[in-house]
Amino acid sequence: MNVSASNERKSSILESLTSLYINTARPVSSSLIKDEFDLSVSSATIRNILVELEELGYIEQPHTSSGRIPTDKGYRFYIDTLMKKQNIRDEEKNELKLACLSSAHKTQEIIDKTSEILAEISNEAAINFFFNLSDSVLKHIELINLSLMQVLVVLITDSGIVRNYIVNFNESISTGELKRISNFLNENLKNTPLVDIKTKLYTLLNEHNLVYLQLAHEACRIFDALEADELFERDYDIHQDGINNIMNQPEFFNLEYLKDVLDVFESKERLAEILKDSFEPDFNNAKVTIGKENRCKGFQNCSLVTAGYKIKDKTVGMFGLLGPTRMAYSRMLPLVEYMAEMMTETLNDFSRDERDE
Amino acid sequence: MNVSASNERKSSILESLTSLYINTARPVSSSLIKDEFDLSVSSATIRNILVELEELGYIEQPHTSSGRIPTDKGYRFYIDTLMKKQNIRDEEKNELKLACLSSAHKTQEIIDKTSEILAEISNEAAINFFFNLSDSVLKHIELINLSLMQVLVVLITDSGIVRNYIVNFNESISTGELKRISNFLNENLKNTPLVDIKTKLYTLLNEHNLVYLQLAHEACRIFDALEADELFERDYDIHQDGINNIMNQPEFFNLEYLKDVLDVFESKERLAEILKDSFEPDFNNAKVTIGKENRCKGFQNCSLVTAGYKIKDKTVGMFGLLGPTRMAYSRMLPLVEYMAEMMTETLNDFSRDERDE
DNA sequence: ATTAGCACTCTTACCTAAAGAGTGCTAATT
DNA sequence: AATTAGCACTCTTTAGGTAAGAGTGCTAAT
Repeated sequence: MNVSASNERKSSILESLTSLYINTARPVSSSLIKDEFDLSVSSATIRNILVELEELGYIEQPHTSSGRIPTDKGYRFYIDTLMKKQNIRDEEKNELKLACLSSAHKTQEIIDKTSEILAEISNEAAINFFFNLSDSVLKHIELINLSLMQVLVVLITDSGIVRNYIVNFNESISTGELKRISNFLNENLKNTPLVDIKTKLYTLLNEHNLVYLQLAHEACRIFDALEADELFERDYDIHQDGINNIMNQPEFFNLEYLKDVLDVFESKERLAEILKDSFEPDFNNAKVTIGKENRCKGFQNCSLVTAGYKIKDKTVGMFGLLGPTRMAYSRMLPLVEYMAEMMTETLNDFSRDERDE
Repeated sequence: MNVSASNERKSSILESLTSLYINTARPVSSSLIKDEFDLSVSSATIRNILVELEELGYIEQPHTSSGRIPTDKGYRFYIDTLMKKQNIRDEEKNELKLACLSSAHKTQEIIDKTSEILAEISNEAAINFFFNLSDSVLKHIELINLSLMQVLVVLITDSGIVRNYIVNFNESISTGELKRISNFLNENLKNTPLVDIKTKLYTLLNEHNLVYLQLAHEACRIFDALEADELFERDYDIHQDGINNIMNQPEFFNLEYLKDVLDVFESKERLAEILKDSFEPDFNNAKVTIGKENRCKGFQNCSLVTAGYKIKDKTVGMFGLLGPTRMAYSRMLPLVEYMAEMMTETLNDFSRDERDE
């Protein structure tokens, strides 16, 4: 048999072994491969091939005389080259879509709902990480007097995010004054990216006449207060669900692993860190980070499947699915991709609503 | 020796045993009690007393010829009668207080922060459950046009809660119209409990002249939409932190227990259920629910320490601390009580600000 | 190049024995 | 009558040792 044919068979056996291991969670023996896929070769032949695959670093034995499991490199090759993506069932698609639609335009809620439903359907831990806040564009700002020296600032952005900030002042502000500031801000800052607001305000300060000057000054006071209050510090929303799912996976019967993962899931900051690691500006297909490819040391036995969603072609958030490296990639990748697609659709429908206005 | 003296000694030994078990997490032997507390009696005498305590149901042996551990009944007696509450260290008090102050007037944030810091200091799992929303009083309502058929409703209550709801309409509403509705609502509904708003609106419908009639109709449309949207469905905020803390406790090395607890902690609904169970209208001191006293079957080896906080003498939320039944009650109770006290203070300061306005 | 056959390795489960902790009981002591 | 020393007994824990089972790697035959 020539080399190319031999390579083909090697691949086929690696694929079989990987999918068997994913399904059974136990090291795969040569005879199991023979039994499950009628390869018209003996187990001894398969064993010879397994030795080659092991030498190439795609598989390994937990101990001599046990079956074999894929290495990170093996999974990588399986995902990139061998695996066929499964189709998602229509009813599952509907559920995922519904999670977006039912809470469309309520950003905080959509983030919770989508990660919840994704966790349920995938049976892994799911994360939704929406990080566009500072990139998004101001649509409307509303100032509401709470008390003499307190103002509630409601920011509405083009992506439908609504945020409240309470700003405390040292001097009192009258309702009329507030009204004028708010009109001024809406007139001048509409469609300005949040990050640019301060700069634009200072430009306005230099450009306009005295009345405006005073207004802009007061407006600056508000945005200064927002910053001082560290309110732009965390400019993302993140939600996670389904750790209880991965607890049932045999790899997490080891309490140490479980503890490591739970530690990360308890902290929104660390979760955000990790998701950021797999960010890519152009994020069309799902991306997988396998085992030791993860920088985070608690995730060395886990894989993270991520897919980004966009507003007007700009990635503004990501879904993540975390499970053991032995994960049903052929199902998880399309799942996350579809979820991200739906999220993109929903968000862009909202943006379109804006423009129609 | 007479009966009363003997009872005193029994109590003293139960106390010693309980606190030893809380500290060491291992069944307590007669000789350990003798060694740790110089009782000027022999271990044999202590053993005789232990038998009596066992017959009374306060302690039990995991197996014959092991040391003894308190039963739920034993813990109950320890907490209600024997235990002396520890003083909280000043620096800890400061930390707890700071968590309230630093995010005062930002209800969602204060709930997150306080449960976080409480978990850290207690080294158990902490919960903050704020359930007053439907009881609280409308302070201000703001309507903001998002698009032709969408309105953002911002509700501000006397307890400083800010909530956003997006309401979708079938017909379009002009900005002017919206302004009028919002003025009408603020004039007529200020200081109305949220639960009574609908009734009050309908009363207004019958009372006023034609102009008002139309306005009230439109206002009703908004609140109808809010209800249809199931937005009053969950009228509480709840936040949990520190499950990783209890993972380090030896009783949770058993994965089954851990799983049961995690399952509950994953669901805000179930957490709320459980906290509700220990609600009391007049909630001054911390309350403990021990082991099987918990209705929730996953918590049969856990204790829940709760304390309520108030606005104007009405309980509006609770702190909870969850850990193994073998919990440092003498420290945890004062901790939760102090945290609740601080929360009460902070919330009432805010209410006072209102009235000054 | 493939395969049957088999010796070898490693894991797992199960058993046994020994050590250790702690009790309950009895009989002696205060 | 209460206390206690002493000791047999029970149960857990640890270690070691053996047998069964799974799966491999190698060799020699096809």
